[in-house]
Amino acid sequence: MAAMLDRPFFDRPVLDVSRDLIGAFLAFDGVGGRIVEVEAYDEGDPASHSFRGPTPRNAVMFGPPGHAYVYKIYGIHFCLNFVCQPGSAVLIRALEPQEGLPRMHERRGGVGEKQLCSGPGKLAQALGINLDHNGLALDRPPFLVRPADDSHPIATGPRIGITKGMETPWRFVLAGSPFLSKPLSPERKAL
DNA sequence: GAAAGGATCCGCT
DNA sequence: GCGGATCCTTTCA
Repeated sequence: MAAMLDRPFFDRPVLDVSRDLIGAFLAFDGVGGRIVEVEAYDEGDPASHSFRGPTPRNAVMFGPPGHAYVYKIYGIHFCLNFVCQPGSAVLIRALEPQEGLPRMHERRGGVGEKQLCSGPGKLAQALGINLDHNGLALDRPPFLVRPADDSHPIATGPRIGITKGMETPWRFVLAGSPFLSKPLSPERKAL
C-alpha cells in the first residue's frame, strides 16, 4: 500500500504542510479525492480560532499533530482542518472528486461534479464529516491521506471569507484547477 | 446572563 | 450581488 501521511508529516510549519497537501489524496470512509485548495491558520493569526489561546472548541488545535479539527460554522456547515504544530492547522477547502462519487452525489443533492467539494462546507457534506469526527487521527481509518505522487503547479493568494488577516496570502491552490471554491485572483507566484 | 458574530452555502433579484 | 438560514462559542458586563 502506498505511503500514508502521518504525524511527522504534520509536525512541521503549517505553511510547509499546506503547500505539500496540494495534490495529496484525502478520503474519508472511502469517499474523497485530490486536494486542490487549502488555507493555513496559526496562533499568531487574528483570523485563526487559536489566536486567543485554547478553548473547549479549539482544544484539538493544541493537541498532537496529524489529527482532524472539525467545527461547525454559521450553525449549518462543518469545516475540516488538519492539525499541524500546536495552535496551527490547515483548512481543507476543496477536492477534485475521485472516489465514492455516488455517495457524494447522494449527500450533495444533484449538483454538478465540479460543485461536489468546491468549498469547505460542501466538502464536509460530501464526505459525511461532522462533529463526531473532531479529534480523529488522520493516519488510520476512516481517514486516509496519501502524499501527492508528483509535483503540481501551486499558486497562493488571500484567504476567503475571513474578516481579519485578509492581507495574509495563506491560501494555496492547485493552479488552474476547475474544482476550486473560487478562482484565485489575483494569481500569485507559484512556490 | 446577554449579545454578537462567524474559516459558508444557496436562492432570489 | 445580497441576504437569510441557524446555532453555538466566545466575550463582556
